[in-house]
Amino acid sequence: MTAARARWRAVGRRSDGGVDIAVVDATGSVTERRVIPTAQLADEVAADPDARWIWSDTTAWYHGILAAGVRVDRCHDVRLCHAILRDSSLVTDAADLRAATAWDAASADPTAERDVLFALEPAADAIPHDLDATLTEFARQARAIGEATDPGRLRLLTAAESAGALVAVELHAAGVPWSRDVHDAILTDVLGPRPRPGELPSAVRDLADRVRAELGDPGASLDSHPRLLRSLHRVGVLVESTSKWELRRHDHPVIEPLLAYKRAMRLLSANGWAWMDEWIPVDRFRPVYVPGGVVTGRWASSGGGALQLPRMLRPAVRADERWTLVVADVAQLEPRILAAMAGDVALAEAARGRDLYEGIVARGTVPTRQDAKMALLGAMYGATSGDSGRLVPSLRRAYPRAMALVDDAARVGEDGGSVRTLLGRTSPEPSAAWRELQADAAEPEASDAVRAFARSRARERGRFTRNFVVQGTAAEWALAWLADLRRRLAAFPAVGEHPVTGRAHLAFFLHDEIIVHAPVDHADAAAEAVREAADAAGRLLFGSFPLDFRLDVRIAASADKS
DNA sequence: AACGATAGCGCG
DNA sequence: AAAGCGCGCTATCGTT
Repeated sequence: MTAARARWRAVGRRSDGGVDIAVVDATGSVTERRVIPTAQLADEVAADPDARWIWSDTTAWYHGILAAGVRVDRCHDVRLCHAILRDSSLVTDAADLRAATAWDAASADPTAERDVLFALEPAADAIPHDLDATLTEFARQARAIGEATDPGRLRLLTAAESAGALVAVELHAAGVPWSRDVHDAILTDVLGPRPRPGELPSAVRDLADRVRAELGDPGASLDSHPRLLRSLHRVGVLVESTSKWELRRHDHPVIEPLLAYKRAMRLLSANGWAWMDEWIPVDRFRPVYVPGGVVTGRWASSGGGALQLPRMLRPAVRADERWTLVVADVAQLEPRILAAMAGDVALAEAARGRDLYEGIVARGTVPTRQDAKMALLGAMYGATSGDSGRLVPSLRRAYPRAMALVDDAARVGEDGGSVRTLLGRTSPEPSAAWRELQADAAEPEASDAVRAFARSRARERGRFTRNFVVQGTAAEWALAWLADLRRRLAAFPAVGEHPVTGRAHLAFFLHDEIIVHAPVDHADAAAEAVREAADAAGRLLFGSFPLDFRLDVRIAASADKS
C-alpha cells in the first residue's frame, strides 16, 4: 500500500497519445510504471490527492486536469526548476544542467485551444514532455539540490516556484470576476457612449477639436509624435518630447486638453470596448500569468495586459451575487524585505506595526513621509541625483546594514559578478558584449569616451543587481504567501462542485496584492487566512526575525480602492 | 505586407 | 527629462 501513498509521482506524454504514469522516489528512480489513456489522467490524479506530481510543465499538464474538475495539491515543475537551478550560485556543479538545453525552451502556450490534453502538436522548439526525459532532468535537479551549498533554500524555492505555477493555472481558470456593465459605464463617463466601429467617441473628438483649435491647425495630427511636436513648436511650446511629464511643465492653453486627449486615447486603445470584447466575453477576465517570467522571479503576463489594469477600471472588478472580494496588499513590501534580509533591526523597528515610511520619519531620519519614500526607493533603485538621490545619504547613516546590502549588490554587479536572492535565485551573467566593453575600457589606450560609456553601462548593471536582490526576494515572499493561502483556501467549505472555484479562491495576483473571491459568509475567514498566510510566509523566509508584513485588507463587492 | 525599433504610458 | 528597478501593450515609423 505504500505505492498508493507515495509522495512522488510522475507523468509523461507518450508518442502513441497515452500517458506514462510512474511512482518514483526522491531521486527520480521509478518503482512502478503504467500506461493510461490520456482521458484517465484526471481520475488517476484525483485518486492520489497527497502525491507530489513531477511533470514537464505545469501549464501543459494542469489546465486539462483542472478542466476535468481535479485539483492538484503539490507539484514539481521541471521546466521552471531547471531555469532556477541552472543559474543558481548555490548549486556547486551545474554543468549537466547547463548542458540539458532542451529544457530552456518556452512553455506551452496556455491560450492554445485544446479539447484534451496535448491535442495540439507542440512547437518544434518546445520542451520535452515524455516521462524519461522528465525524470532524467528531475534526477539532475535532485542531485543538484542535494549537493548545493544550502539545499534547504533551494528546496523551498523550487517548491514555491512550482506552487506558484499551480496558482497561475488556477487563477486563469477562475478569472477575475468582472462587470461589463460597470466597465462600459466608466468608459462612457470618460469617453462618451460607445461609438460605431471606426469612429472615435464623442469626448475624444471634442478634446481633439479643442487641441487643434489651440494649435491653430484644424488638420493637426495628434497621434504622430514628430508631427505633434512640430505643431507644438509652432505655437511656442518648446518641448523636446510629447510625453506628459514634460508637457505638464508648460503653461499654455493647449496643454490641458492635450493631456486629457492623451489620457482618453490611452484608455480607449488599451482598455476600451475592443479590449473588453476580446478579454471579457462574459463575466470573467482571464489573464495569462507567466510564473518566473521576469529574471528576478516575479511573474510576467502575456495577453490582456493583466499587470497593467488601470486603477480607473478597478470598480469593474465585481464579486458575483452572494459573493464578495477580499482585497489585500502588502504595505511597503520591498523595504520590509530589505530590512529582514539585511537583519537591520533599526529599519525593522521603524516598520513594526505601522507604515514603514512614517516610522522612518518618527526616527527623525528625514522630515516627511514623501521624503522617506523617495529616499528608500532611491536606495533600492540606485538613484544618485534628484530629490531621491539627495536623501539617500541620510538613510545610509540611519540604516547602515540595510544600505550595505543593496550597495554591496550594486558593487558586485558593476564588477560583472552575480548576486542572489534569499532563496538562491541568481542574477544572469553579463553579456559577452558587456564584458568586452569593460575590458576595452580597462586598456591603457582606451579613449575617454569609451571609458565613460563603459562606466555608464557598469553602473547600469549595478542598479540592476542592486534591485535584483530585493525585488527577487520580495517575489519569493509573495510566492510563499500565495502557496500558503492557496492551501488554506482549499480547506474552506465547498459551496459548489469545482475544486477551486466552488469555494473561496484566489482571483487575482499582482506582485504584492491578491484578490480572493469568496462567498459572503466566508469572507471574514478568508481575510483571516490572507493574514495568517502572510505571517506564515514571513516565518518561512525569515524565521523569528522581528518584522511584520503589514497588510491592508478590505472586504467589498468591488475592488475599487475607496 | 511584414517585421523591428522607438516613444509613450499603464502597473508593481 | 529621466535622474532610478522590473514589466506589457499600442501606435507610429522606418526597413526589408
